[in-house]
Amino acid sequence: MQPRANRRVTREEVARLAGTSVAVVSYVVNDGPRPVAEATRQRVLQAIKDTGYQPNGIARALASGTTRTFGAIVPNIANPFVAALAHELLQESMKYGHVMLLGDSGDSSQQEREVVLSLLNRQTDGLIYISVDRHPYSDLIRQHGTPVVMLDGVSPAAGIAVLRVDERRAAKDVTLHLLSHGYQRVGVISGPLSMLNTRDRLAGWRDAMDSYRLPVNDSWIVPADYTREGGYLAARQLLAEKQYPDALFVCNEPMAIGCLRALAEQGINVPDDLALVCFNGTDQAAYHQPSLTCVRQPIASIASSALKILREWQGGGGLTESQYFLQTGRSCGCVL
Amino acid sequence: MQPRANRRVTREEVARLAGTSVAVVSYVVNDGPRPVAEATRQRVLQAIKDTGYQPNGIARALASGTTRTFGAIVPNIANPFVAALAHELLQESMKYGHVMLLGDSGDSSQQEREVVLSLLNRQTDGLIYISVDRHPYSDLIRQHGTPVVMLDGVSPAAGIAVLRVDERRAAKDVTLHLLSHGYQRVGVISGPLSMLNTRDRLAGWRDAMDSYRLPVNDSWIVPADYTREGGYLAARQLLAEKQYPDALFVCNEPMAIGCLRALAEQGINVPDDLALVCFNGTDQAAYHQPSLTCVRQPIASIASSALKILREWQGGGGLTESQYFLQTGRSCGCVL
DNA sequence: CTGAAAGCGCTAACAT
DNA sequence: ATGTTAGCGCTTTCAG
Repeated sequence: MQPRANRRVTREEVARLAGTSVAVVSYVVNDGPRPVAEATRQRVLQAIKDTGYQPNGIARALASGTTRTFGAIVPNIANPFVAALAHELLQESMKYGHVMLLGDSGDSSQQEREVVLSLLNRQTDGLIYISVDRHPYSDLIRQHGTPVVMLDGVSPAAGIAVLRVDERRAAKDVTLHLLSHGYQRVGVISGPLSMLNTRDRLAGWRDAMDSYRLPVNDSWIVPADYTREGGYLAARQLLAEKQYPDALFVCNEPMAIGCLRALAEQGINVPDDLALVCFNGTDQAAYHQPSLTCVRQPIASIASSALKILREWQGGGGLTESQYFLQTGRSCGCVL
Repeated sequence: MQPRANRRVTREEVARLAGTSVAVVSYVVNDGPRPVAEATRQRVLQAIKDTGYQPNGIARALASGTTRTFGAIVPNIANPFVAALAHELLQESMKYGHVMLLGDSGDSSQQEREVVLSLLNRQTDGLIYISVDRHPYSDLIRQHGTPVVMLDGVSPAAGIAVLRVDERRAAKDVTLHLLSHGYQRVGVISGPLSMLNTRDRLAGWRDAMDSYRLPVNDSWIVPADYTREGGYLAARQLLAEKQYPDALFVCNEPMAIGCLRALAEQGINVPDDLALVCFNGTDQAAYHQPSLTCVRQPIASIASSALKILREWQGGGGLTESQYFLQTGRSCGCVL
């Protein structure tokens, strides 16, 4: 099959024009592994310019065994937190001359499988992997031998590195912040109960309630699906209770935003009538009415750590914890 | 260089185990181009299962001339409109077994150049290209011969396909909507004046004002940088005028969001004190207070059209216009 | 229906 | 310092 209509210029043509061999052209292009006389180098560079030669990365990848390409598998790039992280990953990859294949699972575990297989056979130099649920396809990846960093709550295993924040502690901290304002009936809008990170975040909320010796009311835990719409519906459901909470811990930002809308529609003032904090906020948090108090992950440093692990891959499977921080807005009752 | 520690299984091993030749293995794996006897096929399939063979996509790409990979070059994946579009592009690519290299220019034209070169030498089967400004590197792409669809306001050229909405008309329509509510002093928060789409959107706003025979006040055009922060600052600047507009056309959604924040801080009610519409809204538009009236682009159909153009590439350079639609929220004064 | 073999464009070891 | 050449793993033509 002809990939393209117009003939591509190859190394051979450059070599002929420069009156040298293809090896020397390689040495010039790659600045190694052997030295080249300055005069020759100049002739080669000129020939490259004249012919408009551009190296074929695929051929180089086949011969060298490295594609200079990473892969990222994410649940859905349209999620602002994921998009912000992807942005950092892309910026960071480029610093080392790598590009990134982005695999979007469309929030479906089945589709995630296809994405994983697809990226594996593209021979990426490494994978960043955020699974949609707690059944990641890590075995497929390990079997293939591609280095991988999971940014998930899963436990590390042989051949799988994990980089994450301690979500349980983070959830506890942000709930404690709420409690420090004097709220006592703190409900939760959580993600799907089947997901690992939902469990961690719920556990953190419980830890906080326990440390204040406050009772937890199970009807105040409303599971939703991590979307704005889900948060909206969950909030409406909660408001239908005869006695609803005076504060909420919402397990991600999109749901908090949906929640805010439901509350506004019912004329419930945040934070006066109902305070609210959320997990995994983004830059958007400061731009809502009221601004959202949230747990934030240091996405830039996560991105650079993750890629560093891939670059220096030792076949390893360590666990790296990254820091988180609280960003206060007005939604929790703080006066700014 | 050794790409990986553990030995990979190749076609040859499969062939040996199945007692046949590598060509037949190929025929089985690719389901062509030559037929294979059923008995042989079964033996090969079994051998593949036994060895855990996974084809090497790079070698296949080199031999076949097609990488089954597209590339997308975007200004910044963290922009919600871009992220939503990328999501659709990724979903659509996958339908045809393609993956996508994502190039993020980081809103920098210089970095965009590197990204373009990087994706070009990876031999993608085609590129989707949104340039950060009006100086796209289309020449580099055309010279390389890679099919490309630009989702921009640029004019089509030989070897470059363009897919876009008529931004001028869209801007006019949404401004007319504002005017239909009776506002007369409509200001603009625009993008950088150097950008092509800024000009189109401004022209549309002028068209609308003209058709109502309303005067336009140049101090009501505040250029910003298409970010939330930029919109925030622009709004504050506008409010400092002695007599400011009674309505605003904001040239993208992030700026409208920044604007909303500035107005809320000043206690200015939207839409009662100042109405507002924006360009390129996303699903988020409905979740702000008040919900945003905006021009929306049909991202799913844009994604599928763009990829269709790449798949059926004829070396062509056509212009395809895609429809837009207005989504009404409360920010313009509509009562919902 | 199946096998042998010539590439795809490049890297890098081995010669010189 | 430079040239020669054997692969990298696969596709596909050309012969059986």
